[in-house]
Amino acid sequence: MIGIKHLAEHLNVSIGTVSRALNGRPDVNEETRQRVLAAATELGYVANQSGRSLRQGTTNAIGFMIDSDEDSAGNSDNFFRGVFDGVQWVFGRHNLDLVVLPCATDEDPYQYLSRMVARRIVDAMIISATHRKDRRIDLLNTARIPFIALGRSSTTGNYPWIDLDFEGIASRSIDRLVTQGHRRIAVAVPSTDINLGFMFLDGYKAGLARNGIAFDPGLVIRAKSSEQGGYQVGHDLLAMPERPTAVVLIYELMAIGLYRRINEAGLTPGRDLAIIGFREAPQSRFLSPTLTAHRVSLRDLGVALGESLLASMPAHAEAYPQGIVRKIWPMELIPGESDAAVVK
Amino acid sequence: MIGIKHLAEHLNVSIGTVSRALNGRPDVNEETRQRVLAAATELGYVANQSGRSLRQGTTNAIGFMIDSDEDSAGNSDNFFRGVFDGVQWVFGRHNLDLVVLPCATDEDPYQYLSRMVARRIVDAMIISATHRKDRRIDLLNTARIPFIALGRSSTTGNYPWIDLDFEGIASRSIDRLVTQGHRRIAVAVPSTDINLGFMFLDGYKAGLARNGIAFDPGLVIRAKSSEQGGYQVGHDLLAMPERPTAVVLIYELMAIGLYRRINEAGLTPGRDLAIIGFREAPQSRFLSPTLTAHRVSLRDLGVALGESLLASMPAHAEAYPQGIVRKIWPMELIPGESDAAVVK
DNA sequence: CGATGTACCGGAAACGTTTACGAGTCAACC
DNA sequence: GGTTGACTCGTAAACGTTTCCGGTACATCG
Repeated sequence: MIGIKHLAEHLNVSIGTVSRALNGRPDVNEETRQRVLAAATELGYVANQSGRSLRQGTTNAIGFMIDSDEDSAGNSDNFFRGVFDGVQWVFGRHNLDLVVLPCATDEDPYQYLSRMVARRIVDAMIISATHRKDRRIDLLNTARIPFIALGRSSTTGNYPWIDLDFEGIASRSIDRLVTQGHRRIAVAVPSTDINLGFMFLDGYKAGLARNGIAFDPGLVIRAKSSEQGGYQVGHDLLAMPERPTAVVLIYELMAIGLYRRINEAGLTPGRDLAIIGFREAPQSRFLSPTLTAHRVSLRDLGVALGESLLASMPAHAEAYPQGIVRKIWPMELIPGESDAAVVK
Repeated sequence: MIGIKHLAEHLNVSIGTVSRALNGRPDVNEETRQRVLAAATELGYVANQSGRSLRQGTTNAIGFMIDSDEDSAGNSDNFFRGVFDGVQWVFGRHNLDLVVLPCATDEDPYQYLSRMVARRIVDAMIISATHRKDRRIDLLNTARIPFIALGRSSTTGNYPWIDLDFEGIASRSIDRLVTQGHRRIAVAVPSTDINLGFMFLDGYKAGLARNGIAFDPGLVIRAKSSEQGGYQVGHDLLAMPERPTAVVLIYELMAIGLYRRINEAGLTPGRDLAIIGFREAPQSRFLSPTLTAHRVSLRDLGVALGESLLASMPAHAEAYPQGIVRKIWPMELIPGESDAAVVK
């Protein structure tokens, strides 16, 4: 492997000069800089990351921790795929690399993160699937690792986050359903302490209150954020003495299982039960009925995440003078056929 | 941040001794080793990865490159999530960390990989979504980076790979459909040069030949591996002069779009058209009709990938004396309702 | 008692890079 | 012509770790 030393003796200059030339330092003759650059590409020189990291205490890599938690919003891979894309677009122009750190199912997320942080393998972190109380935030704060959370938590402390508008979506879904004539509306939320469940439930309650409907705890269905969970939701709905006419789902893929269960009961989703999903996924408009859900540009979300993270990194903050970002990301309702029903 | 130096002066021993104690070298007194270990955990010492990497030329990290290619087998849903889990299980007991490297949509996979390799950020690589001709294999071979491919390619060269049994599944699907009375069977494959498409098509042809059915190029439908692509498949099927009675899909989520299109035509999937999907995904048994598809333990696949990779790494090969692995991973057919139809 | 061996440990070099410092050259200026 | 400053560049230290080499202490053996 070719290092800076080979480059230096190949050009008959010192390694210091080579380094300065490559790093765009001003105190190097423009002509020699060109010679160095030419030789570097010719010989295929790429700086050894370990040496550089050791010297300047920075790795030029940024970690994105993803959970194996079934209840995290974008459990499906292509949620994060879109977000990564936006993040990488930002990082690309700062010579930063994105490395994704998936926490294994059999490992505690906190333990995993502290291992990764201690190894100093990344300069900063993006964490997702935040919990109601998330010790990872304290960990990163005390370790003084710049980070941003995709998702809020109730942990007090000054930390940057961007979160989808779970609250707003739940409450506006209620508005919409009430307009369509529904009064008895159920909601499906996770049973774990993942924070988005609380946000969604809060929004649900706010929506009910705004429309003068009393909150009924019996209409809150705890289920896994999966197709299986959706099936379970259908089961619970059908078993209710006074069946709700509508349900709001916290995770779009639940609709598949829910549709199935409703169909099995001889009923038709969208007609006998109005359904609003959370995020518009690729399959939303190919289900029957098509799913009413909310659109979000994952790439834009990723861009915002990346830029907001850089804003809190000393080395890049000057380019992004936006301070500590705390932002609720808006989503746009895309009407489908699943909630077109008006009760009797 | 606490380094080995602090540890040494805190214990009044040399840094060499501390290092030897921590790394389990034999030439250190057992009592001092215990003292060192105790102090290390007490002070929360974790070796700086950059320093270690620089010295011994190894990063203890292994990269898993994933494409943003829509046609790669498990593009959406949690295909990779399961595989990661198995890989991490193997790596965990060798103090290796898995880092996932997602190639952005706007970057060429080859360029991306060479950047990652040159930065020496990982010791070995797992690549996926192999193409018919995949230059990445040559790149890794000449760079002498240990690697394994999840997926084959036609590139000659001695390299380890594990691939799902695309060929076998396609051909056995034909067997099954023929047994059910079908003779006119279509197939959906990607239009890109991703290798699994070729394998699947080969299997399709082999299955037809084995059952004495002439291959009709008009029954090969090129479509994106997505719900949208599945809808397109349905469209193409319905437009055919002599409509096939069955179709084999290379990607399970296509079923959702296909179902929709068939329903729109007033027909019923599973009755008017037999459908066999590729992999059994979480939603397979919640679709209506449930999807006949093939089961694979993603975790086991990940374990095999991890172990086979270690087998080709000099530092770990002795523990996994299995040589260069080339393995077609078997999958088991799980009958659903989507192919129960027997023609008129 | 000298020689040999063993167990343990300290010293120092090395990995590849960045960067502070100083030194050299040369033109401009008083 | 000496002084000053700007422009380049070489030298060397430093980052944190591993590991080779040698050295001490002590026991064993002939």
